[in-house]
Amino acid sequence: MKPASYAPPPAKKLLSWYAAHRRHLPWRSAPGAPADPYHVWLSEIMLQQTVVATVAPYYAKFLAAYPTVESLSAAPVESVLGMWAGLGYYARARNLHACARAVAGLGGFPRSIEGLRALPGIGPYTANAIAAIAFSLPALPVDGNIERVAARIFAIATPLPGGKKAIATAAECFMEDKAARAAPGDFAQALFDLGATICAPQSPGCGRCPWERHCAARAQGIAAALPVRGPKPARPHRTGTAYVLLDAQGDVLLLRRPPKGLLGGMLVLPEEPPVAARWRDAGAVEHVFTHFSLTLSVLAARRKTLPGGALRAPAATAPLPSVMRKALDAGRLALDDAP
DNA sequence: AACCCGTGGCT
DNA sequence: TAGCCAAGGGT
Repeated sequence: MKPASYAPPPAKKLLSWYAAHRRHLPWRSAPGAPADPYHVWLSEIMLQQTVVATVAPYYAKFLAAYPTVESLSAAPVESVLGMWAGLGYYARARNLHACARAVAGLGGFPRSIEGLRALPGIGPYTANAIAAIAFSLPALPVDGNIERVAARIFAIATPLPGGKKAIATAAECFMEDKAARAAPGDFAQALFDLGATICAPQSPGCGRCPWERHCAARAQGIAAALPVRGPKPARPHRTGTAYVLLDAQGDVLLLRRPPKGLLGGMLVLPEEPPVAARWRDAGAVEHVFTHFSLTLSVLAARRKTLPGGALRAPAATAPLPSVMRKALDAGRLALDDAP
């Protein structure tokens, strides 16, 4: 069977819209100015499955602490993980550090998709994004935004995630337009902005879209229903326990998770009593992860000092994953150590 | 290929 | 409110 072929909508219309309506984001260079590969890379890693508003303060913090990829590569991985605490998907932070070391060793970011793709934490999307935005290579980074725009422009109703390949293949035709190849970075970011501000998942603002007259889903009145998603797997529920042991000066006893798996490499509260003590019931905290929900029973106790050699940090400021921050604050509250 | 991996804002 | 979903990658 002959593969479906698609005609690209006019890139020039999208680029004109972008010139007038682009979002001004901290990691973006001024219009016409070259992008800094370090800034592009750092922001792209943080933006994986994470919204702009969440990323912004972390990006500022990282850039202040690590102004260059060399300074990031020279930092202890524990410091990088600590600064990432709360942002989620902690493998990104471990890979960020490993990637910084590789790039520092190479003397800079590779200027090819294949070279970028070989680095830790850089998959097909991110390699294309850095290639297009930082190096003006004619690549299309197909993320959730571009996937949605393409599914609508061409009215592709194949359910995700199975339909990912078909939609991505259709999206590739965007780059057949010479104007898109002439400005790959702007074109990709224009699609991001279109997807975020107009071609939104729930109620798309088709009346404001520069591609309204080129959109098959709009013509059929089905834009809001695309892309189609398959049934979501049920999210199981789990239970667990967290122990909050404080000392007289407000330090809390912590453990470090092994480098792989859930919260890998991060500081966490112990799941077993670290010492014999009169543990007070500090209630329960609820948390929802991607693939399960969790009820964590919190027990708390205070001693004059923590066991010698124990890993510790000030309870008020310890760099913890959000689920552990919730549990620690519940424990502090039960011990009248107000968060 | 299928599964694992966080978090928070929005509706 | 309970689900949806966001600039994905690793294994």
